Amino acid sequence: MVDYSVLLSYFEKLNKRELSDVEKGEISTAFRKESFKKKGVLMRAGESNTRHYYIEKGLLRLYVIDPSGKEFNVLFAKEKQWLGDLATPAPTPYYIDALESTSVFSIEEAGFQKIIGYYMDLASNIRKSYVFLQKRFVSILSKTAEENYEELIQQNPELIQRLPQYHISSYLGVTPVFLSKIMSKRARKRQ
Amino acid sequence: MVDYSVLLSYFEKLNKRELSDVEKGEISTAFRKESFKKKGVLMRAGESNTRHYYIEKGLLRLYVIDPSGKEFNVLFAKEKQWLGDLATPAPTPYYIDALESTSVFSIEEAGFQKIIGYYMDLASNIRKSYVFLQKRFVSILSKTAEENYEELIQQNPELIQRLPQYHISSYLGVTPVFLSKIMSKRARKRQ
DNA sequence: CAGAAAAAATAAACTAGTTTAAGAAAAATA
DNA sequence: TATTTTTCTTAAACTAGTTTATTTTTTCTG
Repeated sequence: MVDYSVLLSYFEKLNKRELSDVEKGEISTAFRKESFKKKGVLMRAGESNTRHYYIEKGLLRLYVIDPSGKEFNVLFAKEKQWLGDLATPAPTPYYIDALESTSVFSIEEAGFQKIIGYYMDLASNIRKSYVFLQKRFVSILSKTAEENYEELIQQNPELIQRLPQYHISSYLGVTPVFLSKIMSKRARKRQ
Repeated sequence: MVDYSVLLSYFEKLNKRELSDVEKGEISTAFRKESFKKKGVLMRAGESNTRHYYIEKGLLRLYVIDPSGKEFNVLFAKEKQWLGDLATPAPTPYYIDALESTSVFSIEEAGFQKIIGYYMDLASNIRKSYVFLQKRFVSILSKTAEENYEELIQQNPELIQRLPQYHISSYLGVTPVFLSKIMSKRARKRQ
């Protein structure tokens, strides 16, 4: 028997009340529970009608691959966060894969829309995502890589522990070599 | 008598049907019509509970100013587009000013939320904005300034006509000097 | 726990983009 | 239309970040 408790309590929290059995039934029908081991692939560029993922446990990254084969990390998402291509059902330019072994609840666009209509607070989540991305955008545009690294350490120290350095560098928009320089400079400064 | 027709027909289009007089009344009560001449300021960093703007006519830009005084354009918005800080009512980090003489319909957060609940398609607009920003983010991250300029020309040739070069350069994340180089190189190539 | 594989550090040469400054062109205004 | 102000161009010296390559360190796997 599949355990939907994490997902259901997420929706109860959204809704600020307990859900009826009917509501619970609807949710667990709309979502599919899936597990991926490290390096498992959830989404590939070119795919259409991709799904939305609510993460129960683990760590995912969403990224693009440019024509020369270079990868650029757009975002990471961990337990209790959503990840997906909001432009679905259009063919996606993104890849998603698992950085740790990860379990998710996934839902297709049609179901997602229905649920957004019903649980209005979920819609405002998209607004929050926008605000977050805009902030990140401004940072990358206006600050040096060193400043952005400092900011990431302040705001998300845990992520740095969980990620290999080359994923962080790609998230910051620099090469692993340059991040390594930043780090050694930083280490020198503070001892 | 203030003319709300552009705003009202926007909502009729959203809703895919005509609005009742009551609905029209609600909308024109919730929105305030304002005009700004070129260089007029609509929003300043530090302000709280900022408003949302639907543009009837003209051109606005949203930008930040870093501690050294440098400006970074985050986005431009023209007639029939929305602009605002979606993080409101929190104190905004953004400035908005008019690049042309501009008339807008503005609404405060509370009214905006109410309207979003009623005109659901407006909520999906936020989703579209997110998708747009994410695309732009990936471009800035993964492409050279030259490629980004090329892309802007393809996708928004009109904007280039309406904007001084130094605003475009800031939007692309480079200095005016460098954009000028890109342009002269481009001009040389194609004659 | 040995060997292989993956990740990180370091160095050196390079390049995309910045800075400062001065002159030319274009646009606004009297 | 002459004058002032704003915008754009060009040049030259500079720097933040890249590239390629080699070595060291850490992590994974049989």
